Order: sequence, then C-alpha cells, then structure tokens
Amino acid sequence: MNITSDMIYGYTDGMILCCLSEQDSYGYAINNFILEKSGFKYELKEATLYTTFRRLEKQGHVTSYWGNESSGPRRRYYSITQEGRAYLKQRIREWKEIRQLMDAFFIDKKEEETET
Amino acid sequence: MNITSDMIYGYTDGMILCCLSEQDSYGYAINNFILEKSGFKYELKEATLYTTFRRLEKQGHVTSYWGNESSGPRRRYYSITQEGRAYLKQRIREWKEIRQLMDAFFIDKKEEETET
DNA sequence: CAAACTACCTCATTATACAATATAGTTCAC
DNA sequence: GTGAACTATATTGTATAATGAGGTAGTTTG
Repeated sequence: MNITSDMIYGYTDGMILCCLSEQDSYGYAINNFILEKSGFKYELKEATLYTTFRRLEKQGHVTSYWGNESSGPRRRYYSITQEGRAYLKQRIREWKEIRQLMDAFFIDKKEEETET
Repeated sequence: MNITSDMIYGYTDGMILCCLSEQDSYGYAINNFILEKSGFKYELKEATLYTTFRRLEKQGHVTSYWGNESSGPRRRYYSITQEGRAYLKQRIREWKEIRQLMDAFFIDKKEEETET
C-alpha cells in the first residue's frame, strides 16, 4: 500500500527536520532519503518539499546556503537551527500523544476484526 | 500536553467512524466520547464535527436520521454503512503504515535524545 | 429569570499538500 | 553528437480539512 499525502499532513516538517538533525543536506537528497526510508511507499512531492523549506526557513527552524559544487547542478543546503531542534523535540513528543490516541481508537478495540 | 488539530488532520473521519462502528450515535455524544477517550487532551471542535458528518454522508460512509426524543433538544443520529465499515478498515490499515513510518523517523533514531 | 447545559448548523478564513509548469546542468547509450 | 534520463531547484494556482465566529433553540437548576 502506498502512503498518500493526506495521511502525512502536518508531519512533513518533522520528517525533514529529522533528516537535518543528523547533518546538513539538500532537497533532492532528503527526498530520496525519505523515499528509501519509507520502503518506497511514500514520496514527498517536489512542490511540497520546497514550500516546506520556505516555511521552515521563515519560521527560523532552518537556515540555508548554496553549496559550491565543482560539477553538477547547484545545491541549496539546509541547516537545522537551535529553534528547529527544539521544535523537532516538541513534534516528537506530540507524535507520541497522537499515536497513543489513534491506537486507542484504531487498534485496541479493532484488533480482532482487522487482520494485519 | 494538549493535542492540536494539525496533528490529527485527516483522522477525524476515522475516529468518528470508529465510534459509530459500535452503535448509532449523535454529534454531541460522539464529541464527548472522543474528549473522554483522549483523557481530555483532545476536543473535536463543533464546526469540524458537523462538516465531517456532511462529508461522510456525502461520501456514503454514514446515513442519518432524526431521533424521536420525548424531551430535550432534537438529536440527529448517524449510522455507519457497509461502505463506511470498509473505509474504516482501510483507514486502520493506513494508520499502521503511517505509524511505522513516523516511528522510523521520530522514535527509532531519537530514542536516546528525547526522554519521555 | 438567567445561567449553564444540551444539541444542532453554516460561512469565511487559514494552512498544507500538490499538480502543473518552468529552468538548467550532467551523464550515458547509441 | 544527440536525445533520453537524471540531478537539482523553484513558483503558481487549486483542492481540502479544520476551525473561529456566529447563529438557533429547547432544558434544567439555583
């Protein structure tokens, strides 16, 4: 089953920041990373990727700079800020709450009905 | 911590259908049920509740009828359809996929960094 | 009788995701 | 040497979900 966008709504920021928390990276690489990490079930669309970068930068969660590639297309690298790290931690805490709530609805009561 | 709406985005349908999968119910009762089930962390807003009912009915996932209360305000009861049950099962399967993906990002790599 | 509660509803606004579209350099098979 | 596939970034317009703000109306209780 493929993962569609409405299921991910609101978590794009967190996924991208998670990637950047390891090291600086650029759009194309992050996109591929997420694709692979999802077992090729979820591909972030380009429009989403770049609008999310604009938002994150505007909110101060990331900063960006142009890489100096000697060959190939130019790359814009993104770097997570201290605010971005704090925001990511917050998002992770939130995720745990959401997961608990949704599991209470979807899993706990329905386990016997929905074979995985 | 309270659960905000953008984290729940897209799962309102599933939560409501889950309530209705047990028995027919009406808006106000469903709202209270969700509030209690979340440990008073998440309250579905009324506007969201009723726009979701409209959508679910339009999509054929629920049907509705007016209850014949002998006293108190009128209640519109909702009933889940066969299509609604199939849709709910689909949503639950999707939830498991999403949970796995988000855990891969948020939990697996960050466990040591974010004390619960 | 007024406040609090039960119960329903709609409209306009906002935010996120994305299809469509555009630009441009690189690599590689034929 | 050229065309396809790939690398890489970006914007604009559209669709949808959630919700703030507002409205209606009956019931209970102090």
